[in-house]
Formats: sequence, structure tokens, C-alpha cells
Amino acid sequence: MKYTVSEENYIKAIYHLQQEAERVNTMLLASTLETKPASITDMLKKLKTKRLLDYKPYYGFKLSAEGNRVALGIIRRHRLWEFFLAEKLKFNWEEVHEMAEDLEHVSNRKLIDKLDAFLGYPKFDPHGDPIPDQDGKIQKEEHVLLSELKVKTQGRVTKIKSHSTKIMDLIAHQQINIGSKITVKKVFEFDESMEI
Amino acid sequence: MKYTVSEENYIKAIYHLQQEAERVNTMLLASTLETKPASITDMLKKLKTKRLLDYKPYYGFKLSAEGNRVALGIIRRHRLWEFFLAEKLKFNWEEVHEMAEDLEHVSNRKLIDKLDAFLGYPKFDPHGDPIPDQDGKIQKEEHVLLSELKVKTQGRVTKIKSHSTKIMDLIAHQQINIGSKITVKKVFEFDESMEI
DNA sequence: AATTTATTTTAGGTTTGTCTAAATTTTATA
DNA sequence: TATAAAATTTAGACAAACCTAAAATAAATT
Repeated sequence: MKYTVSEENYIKAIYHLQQEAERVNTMLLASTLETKPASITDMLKKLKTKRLLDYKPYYGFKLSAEGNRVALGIIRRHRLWEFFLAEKLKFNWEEVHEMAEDLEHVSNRKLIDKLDAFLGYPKFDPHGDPIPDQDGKIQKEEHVLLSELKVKTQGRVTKIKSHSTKIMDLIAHQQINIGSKITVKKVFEFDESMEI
Repeated sequence: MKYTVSEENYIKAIYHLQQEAERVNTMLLASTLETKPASITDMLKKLKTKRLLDYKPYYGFKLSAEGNRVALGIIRRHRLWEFFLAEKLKFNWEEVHEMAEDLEHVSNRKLIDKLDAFLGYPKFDPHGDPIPDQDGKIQKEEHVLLSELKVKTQGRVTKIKSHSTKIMDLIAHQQINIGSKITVKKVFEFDESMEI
């Protein structure tokens, strides 16, 4: 089945929100998609008739099994393109997300699988998020929070959770990047760490 | 300026038709885009207001200088993606056109220029058609018709003009491809040639 | 529990890109 | 050149995806 760009954006947004909050509602979805609640209701009805969503008016909604499958396909495409952009075209990992937002909607199956092969079947995108395989299976993330890393232990940056400008500024200045090795040298009173 | 997928498809179709026929009319455009003449008129009006088209009702139309510039941008993207698909993802050159029809509408300038660099600034796509550069300049095609190639002269296949199934069958069977070396060994009564 | 507040849905409207059917203009032909 | 045929445009309708404003329902508060 093929879906419109708009349908795909809704499905993807619902999927991501469901990973965080168990209760995803119309308001939340409207604000993340920067659209009005009435528009959400319209699309929910459409996605329900396409059996991508379990939805009872006023009762709430969540992706059906099929909806989840579709979402993982979109996320697979998004993350494979992000990997391509960073690895092959040498974009910074901060830049790739926006471009992948367009590329993810090019959904030719054969194209995506060949791209996957070309890239060497990567398991994680440049942000450290896992890339679903052809069957939608995703590798468990094996992240350890920096704040939980023991003193003098070495680790490798695999993901940067916060995207706030303050944090981005700091790590850019320190030349920390995905893949950088980090050693926690000392922890001060209110949690500071030195890095190599 | 950003254009919709539909606008881009019209601009591209008009451009291509203008390369062949000097007079492009509503009927012809309608049949190549598989749409109705009334829809063409609607879009002509829109493209005129956007100054991509010189258009007088009933008098005909042609791309403005700006329209041509936009068309060459679309064609550049299309052919770069075709090259990528064939060269990097190992698709057959017959398969790439359809996939590039979607990819060509992803129009982030920086992305396309980086893709160009990654591919080594190719001058021709897998069909042998020239790829416009950043400024829309296109390399002159240097094709010699097979029927005009002298006996015992060697050449290289750079483009296959006809796409009819009969021809495609023949050349597939003979394992002729873009880039294949060909030698005209003998010309019979009604123009036959042996190849290596 | 009653009422206020927040959330969600419905009703009806807009834009884009398409359509059909009818009207208009151009081109071809008798 | 008058008329028939073909091409083009206009008028009005429709689906998709959005909107605003109002109505309906659920949740929170007094």
C-alpha cells in the first residue's frame, strides 16, 4: 500500500509520541505537527478507515499492528537516508534530519533495500538511533547515560539526547561528536566530567 | 523559489517537448502528462502568473528564461539521481528513470551539489543524456548515429535512442549496453552490422 | 454533584489539482 | 468563404488536506 506524504507524517508522529507518552491525544499530536486539532480529527478518521489506527471518537487512538509496521518502514527510510547523507555526502549529523524528512517519502522498496546494501546494512543512524531492518526489526539501543558512567570508565558517544542549543554549543566547542571516545575523569559536587 | 511536484512535472514536460517540436500545444502536453486539456489550461495560467511561461490564451505558450532555468534544475536532479542509482546502487540503466521521477522533486540545493561532488561531477546520465551543471549549462552531446558509423570503425555506445521493446530485446540479448565497444564489421544490403 | 474548563468533534469554508460538459476560438475543408 | 472539425478555454464540481467557529463531550474544580 502507498500512503500520501501527509498520511506518512501523521503515522510517523504518532509512532514517535507513543514511544514516549503512553497516552497520545489530539492536542499533543496537533502541537507536534503544528496543525489544528480539527485537522487531526479528520486524519484520524482517514487512518482508521485504512486500518492503520485503532480509534474511537473521544476515547483516544493508537497505531494498529499494521500502522506500526508502516511507521517502521518510514523510519527505516528516514534513517538510512540520514546515514547516507552523513557517511557518503559528508554532511554534519545535525544537518541530515531535515533533508531526510523529504527523502523518507520516496518509498520504492527495491531502492531502499539496495541503498541499505550499499551502505553496508548500518544498524544505527548518525544520531545513534537504530535503523529498522526489512522486517521492521530494530536492534536494542545500548546507551548508557553519561551521568551514569563510572569515574575513569571509557565510553563512546552513540547518541546525544538533548538537542537544545546550549548543549549543542557546548559539545561543538569541545569537538565532541558521535563516535568520539570519552573518559570520565572526575565528578564534581554537582556532576561535572572532563573528557578526552 | 519552491514549486509543487505537479508544477515541476509540467515544467519538465514542456521543456522536453520543446526540444523536439517547436510548437507545443495543449493537446500534446495533455497526452504526455496523461491528463485532460482543461487541466493543462489551469496550470498554464498558474505558471504564467509565476512568470515561468510566456502564454497567451489560444496563441500557444513556451517556457520563459526563468522557466528554462527551473526545468534544467529539475533535469539536473533527475539525471544525477539516475547516475547514483546506476553507478552506486547497481540498478540497470533501464530501471533508474522511474525511481528518479520521485527523487528529482527533492530539491535541497546543498544536497544536490554534494551528491554531484560525491558522484565525481558526471557529465552524462546512464542513458547517455547530459547532466546540467549548477548553472544549468549542459555539455554538447557527441553522438554519432550507428547507421552513420563507417565500416570497420570502432565506437562506444553512449545512448540508445529508441526504447521500443523490439530494440531493447535485441540489445539485451546481444549484451549491448551503454559503454560497450562496437565495431561495424560489414554492412549488408539493407544495413546490418556485426558487433563486438 | 454541579459547574467551569479543557479537549475533541462537527459543520462548513478554502486551496490545489484534477475532472466533465459546455462554450469559444482557431483551423481545415467543401 | 461558409461551414464543419479540432483545439482550447470557461464554468462548475470533486477529493485531499487544511482552516475557523460552534457544538458536544470529558475532566477538573468548587
